[in-house]
Amino acid sequence: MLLIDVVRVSEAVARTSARLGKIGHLAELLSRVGADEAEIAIAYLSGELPQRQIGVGWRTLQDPPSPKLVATATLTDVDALLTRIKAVSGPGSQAARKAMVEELFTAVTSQEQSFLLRLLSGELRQGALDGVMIEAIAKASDAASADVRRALTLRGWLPAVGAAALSGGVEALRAFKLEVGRPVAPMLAGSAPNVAAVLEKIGGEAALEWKLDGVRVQTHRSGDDVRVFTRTLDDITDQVPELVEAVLALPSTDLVLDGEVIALRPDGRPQPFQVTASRVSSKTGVPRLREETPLSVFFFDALRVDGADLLDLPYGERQQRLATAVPPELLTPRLVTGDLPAAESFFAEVVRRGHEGLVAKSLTSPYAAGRRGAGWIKVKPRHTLDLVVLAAEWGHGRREGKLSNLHLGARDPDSGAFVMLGKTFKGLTDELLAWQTERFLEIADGPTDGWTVALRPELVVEIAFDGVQRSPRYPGGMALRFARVLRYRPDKRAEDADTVETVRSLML
DNA sequence: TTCCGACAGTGGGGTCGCAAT
DNA sequence: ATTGCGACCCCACTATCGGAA
Repeated sequence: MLLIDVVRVSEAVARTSARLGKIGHLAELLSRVGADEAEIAIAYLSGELPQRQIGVGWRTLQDPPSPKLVATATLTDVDALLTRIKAVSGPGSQAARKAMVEELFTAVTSQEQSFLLRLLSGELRQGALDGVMIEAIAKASDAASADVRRALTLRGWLPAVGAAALSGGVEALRAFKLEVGRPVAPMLAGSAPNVAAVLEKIGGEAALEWKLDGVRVQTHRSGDDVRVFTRTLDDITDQVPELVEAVLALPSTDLVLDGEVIALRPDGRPQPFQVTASRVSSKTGVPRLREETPLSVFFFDALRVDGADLLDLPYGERQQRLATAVPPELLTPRLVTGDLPAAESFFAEVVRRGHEGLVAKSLTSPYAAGRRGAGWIKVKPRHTLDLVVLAAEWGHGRREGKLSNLHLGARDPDSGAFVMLGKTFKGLTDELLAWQTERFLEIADGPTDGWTVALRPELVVEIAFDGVQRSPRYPGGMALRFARVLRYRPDKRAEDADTVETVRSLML
């Protein structure tokens, strides 16, 4: 199949706003792609590469060369070249990769260049990713989307699932099994604003688990072989020897467990997330690092114990199996209750201990990937500050022509100046975007670099955030984590905004 | 007819590894 | 030694579609 065929379908999908229309376009193409190119087509049309990452980003993609006039490149051609690009390493590799990217772009038309540019930079923006592609695969292979979804949970990679469905139908989908050593797509949690809303969503009794601010780990053991995977299914086994040893010490030799690793201080309180993340992502000097910053692991789910697959069991039963396989000190602390006061005091307790919050889980839900909000719901405490808007950046895509990303500052009472603490674009409605664009242009102050518009520091905005972290980037040495806009405060002047001292007191 | 779950899009800060400077 | 880039860890929120109620 030619690349241009895929490009044309992608453009049709982008032009179609109705989801069923997008699915129709995608399914039509899937029904005519050859078995040898199905994985490539599915990957491209859900915005990813079969090679996953190839070491090419926005910088390497600047200044594309002159295009061809006639489209002749096949999917196989493009895929082979991307595989070669990924394989490059060592000195001179950046130049070599850039040259090969030019080779690729020289071999395609401008229409194809535009598609590849967006695909390689991870911004396809055609309004269809995995969720829509799942439906398209189901339609093209005459299977139920639930079967596709379940196969994706077990296999972890949609193009492989789709290719199997297109050639083997429902039977091929049902043949996917949990395989020890190959990661499954992790189950994710939705969120709720408070404990009462969480209990209401779950409806009745729920298991409340501590939400630890660490790194998600899926751990597989087969005999003496242990593999550890992250949320995006990357293998980090070599970076977490403590976890490997802990799992090897368990009596069961056939396990798949879900949990969290976190660096704790000697007193048991959690280290800042930055410390855990740094430890987990460091590949060199691990023996020394584990002396300085040991990792603890807490498991909260069991997908397989002693040869039995547990994904379809209700959460409550999986918990019982987990408790037989893992000693209590490796289990995530939890409370099962339907009582609001009890749940709220449990929440207060976990926050007092310095942890992130709670995850509430339905006792009856099976383990299912990618369905945020169904069986698992998280809740965290919320902080707010009144900050001053110092500047704003022009938005992209559907925010084109709107001032979107806000630069936020706190007041320094000594100098009267404002200290930048980070940016946010979250929480804005279309109405608010339109309003603030107009308002910002009225108070624009001084030159802009074409991207950022500096503002007179007059507008006060109420910002919610999860915490204050140390920052090497901002002048105050601190930044807000997960800042989002709640509302503007027209009743407040810049002199009424919160101060850097207030922010600093929250960093502990 | 209204409500709500699922999805895609729009980006945030921090850190590491590697290559280039 | 420092800087730039790519990748990935954590993530919140809104708009929209379309099926459920």
